[in-house]
Amino acid sequence: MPPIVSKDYKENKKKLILQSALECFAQKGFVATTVSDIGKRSGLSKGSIYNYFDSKEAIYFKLLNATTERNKTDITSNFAKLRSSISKISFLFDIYLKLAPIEAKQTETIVLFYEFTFHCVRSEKLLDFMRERGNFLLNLIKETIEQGKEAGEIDENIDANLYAHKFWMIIDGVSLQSISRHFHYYDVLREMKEMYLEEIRKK
Amino acid sequence: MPPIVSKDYKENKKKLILQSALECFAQKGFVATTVSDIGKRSGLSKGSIYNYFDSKEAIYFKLLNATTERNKTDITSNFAKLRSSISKISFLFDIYLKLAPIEAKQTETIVLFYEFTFHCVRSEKLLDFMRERGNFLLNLIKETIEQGKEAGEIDENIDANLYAHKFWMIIDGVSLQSISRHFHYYDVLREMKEMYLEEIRKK
Amino acid sequence: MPPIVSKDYKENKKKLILQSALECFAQKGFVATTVSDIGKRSGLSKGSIYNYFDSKEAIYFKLLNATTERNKTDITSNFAKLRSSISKISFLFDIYLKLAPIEAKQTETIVLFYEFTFHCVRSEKLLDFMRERGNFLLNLIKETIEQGKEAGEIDENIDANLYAHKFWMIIDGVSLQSISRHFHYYDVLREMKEMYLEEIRKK
Amino acid sequence: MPPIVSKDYKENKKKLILQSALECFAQKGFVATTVSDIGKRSGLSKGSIYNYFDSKEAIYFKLLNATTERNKTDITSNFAKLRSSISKISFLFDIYLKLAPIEAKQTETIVLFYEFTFHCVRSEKLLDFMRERGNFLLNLIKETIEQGKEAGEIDENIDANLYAHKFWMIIDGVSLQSISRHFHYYDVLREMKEMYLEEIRKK
DNA sequence: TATGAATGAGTATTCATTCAT
DNA sequence: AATGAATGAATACTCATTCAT
Repeated sequence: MPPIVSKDYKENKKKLILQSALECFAQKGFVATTVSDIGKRSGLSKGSIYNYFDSKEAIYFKLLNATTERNKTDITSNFAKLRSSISKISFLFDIYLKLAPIEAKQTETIVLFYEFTFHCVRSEKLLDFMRERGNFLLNLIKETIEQGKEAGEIDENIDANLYAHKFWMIIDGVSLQSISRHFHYYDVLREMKEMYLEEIRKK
Repeated sequence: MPPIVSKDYKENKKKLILQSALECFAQKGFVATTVSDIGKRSGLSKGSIYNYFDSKEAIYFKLLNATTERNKTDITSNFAKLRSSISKISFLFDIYLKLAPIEAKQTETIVLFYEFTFHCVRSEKLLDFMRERGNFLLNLIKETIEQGKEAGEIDENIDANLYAHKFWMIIDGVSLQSISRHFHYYDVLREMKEMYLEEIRKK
Repeated sequence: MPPIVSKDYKENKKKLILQSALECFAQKGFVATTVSDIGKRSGLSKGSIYNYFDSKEAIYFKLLNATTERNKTDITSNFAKLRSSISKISFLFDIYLKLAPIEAKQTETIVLFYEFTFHCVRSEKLLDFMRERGNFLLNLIKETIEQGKEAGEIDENIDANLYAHKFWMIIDGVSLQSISRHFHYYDVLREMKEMYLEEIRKK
Repeated sequence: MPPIVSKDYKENKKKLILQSALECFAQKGFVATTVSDIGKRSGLSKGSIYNYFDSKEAIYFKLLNATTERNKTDITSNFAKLRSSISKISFLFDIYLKLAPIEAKQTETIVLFYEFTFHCVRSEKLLDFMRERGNFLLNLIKETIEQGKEAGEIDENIDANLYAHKFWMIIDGVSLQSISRHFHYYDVLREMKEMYLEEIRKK
């Protein structure tokens, strides 16, 4: 006899748990969130959570890892559609511009994301995962800049590595600012974007 | 009855505990650090810690608050000695340039600092403290820029508020980058400093 | 409505579950074995197990009880075929000689059996069952010895009760030895058998 | 400042906990006994137990290991005082004769002891401990018999190894019998002792 | 009948905090 | 002031059992 519930059913429950966990983690942080909390929010019992995930940390990891993967895929597929290097970098800026934290919820998600980063920094096991993700994103820009230089779009004097770091510095800087201060996230980031593109553009 | 030990004695013990706690927190994070850990590192017993601080969180707060206060005082007194606005802002950049995380230890301290920020974001009680601190630092630059504009040092078209945010965005961005990626903290920050000063300087 | 499946079908499933449970219990012990374990080994689902047995303990009990019953029947029917008391007792020894634990599996079964004994000792409910079983086996020998004495096969000075106890003491002793020590189970038991028979035989 | 409580105080608490644990384990078995149970019986809180022992299993192990060690020492020192091999073996029998389980309590302790044996059989970690203990006790008799043979006390045809096994088989057999059946532990064991000594004695 | 998702009681263990000495 | 033993609340995780499908 085939399984009593469909694959979809299980998949949806998993998603439900992940979504609930995301909300809990965002609101209270990973440590302060209990498995019961996640259960309550998803309308399940504590025990049921363990039918879908091995541990609280597994949920945390799946959650952030899935987001990362989704982002990677998104970016890769969109990059494929774009021709010029400048437009690719512009596109990346736009992703973060759209995230402008107008609501508390989004701030919470940003906090959650950075907390996960720190969590990884302190975990032997997760450090590699973190590094790999970091390198992927860094190389993405580095290579785009290199291509732009070859294509004559981007100034030859630009240090691809340095400007790749600068890009993420801007994103991190703006994100963090938006947490702790009343901050014109959107305006500042847009301005930073223009400045950045102006700098690298071939004169 | 006079106090059995001098005020200095207590003051020194407090400092010792704070220093030990800083090391523990930096290494393992706030949650993973036990009061016993702090005790062991400071050569005191678990119980004694409570003669000097009300709770583990009180130590955490005092620690970060003290650092903040020290910074505030430092900056204020140094600002008083400096005449030009540009040199004041340059001085602020230099503070962070000197923090270049050449050792793991400094990275840990940066992580600790941001974790504390997130901790505050989730605490009704500590949020105000966080905001006040943020505003102080923000205004510091805003006012300095305003003064520079009046003094004819800084371009009149510069939006003081925006550039104040930009300053801290740079600092946050560079700090975070230095945690998760191999990163030329010093080089990037110096470059950012020059770029920033160039932008605001009256042409 | 007639039963959907035949009685045989159910009977066979029950046997399958019991056999699987025996293997699991022997390998991991009663407590460490989960109902899922039994399910997996028997190719059934956790839930199905409960269609055949009321609880994990019921399986445990049925398992050991069935073994006991089977033994009882076996012994009784074989005793009926044997004429002399000596040959009956010899036959009993042979049963255990055949169990010589040449493989780890048999050791596991022995452990399981004693664990069950201890389990019963601690259960008000099961204690009687244990006692009854003990008495049956004890009386079996006691009566055989009495008959042997009457028939002139066995020495009249032999205390039937004492020697019944001695018989089981030998079996228990040899079995336990075989668990915890490298032990010549077969050789020792054969020697013990000969010694025992020699002692009781009429001179 | 020296520790606030004397070494004796701690030592006594440890003993208290061990004694309480022994009673709990004997009554309910290792698995069914909760750490709270041990706490309640010793008048301590659950948490305090962990000030003295690392885990429930550590208590279990310490308890049985300590008994084993005490026995080893006892036996060794007494053996040193005894001249003849026969008297040594007689002494060993007497130890177990004195343990005659006249009370339920003693039966419980026997059960506990064997449960621990089984516990060890299923634990990679504890198996060696068990084996070592087994070998010590086995060799004790083996060597004593060898010495007796050399001294002309014990029959030269006696297989030392076999009779060492036989000795422990008797002890195990009698002990186990005493658990599950109304049993003349004392009488049977005394009889077994005499028979055993008679067999090995030089004619 | 068969399934396995859902449940929730139960347990070992940790740790901030208190307090007697 | 210093100590560390005592406390007990808190929490992740397990698993026998139930029940809707």
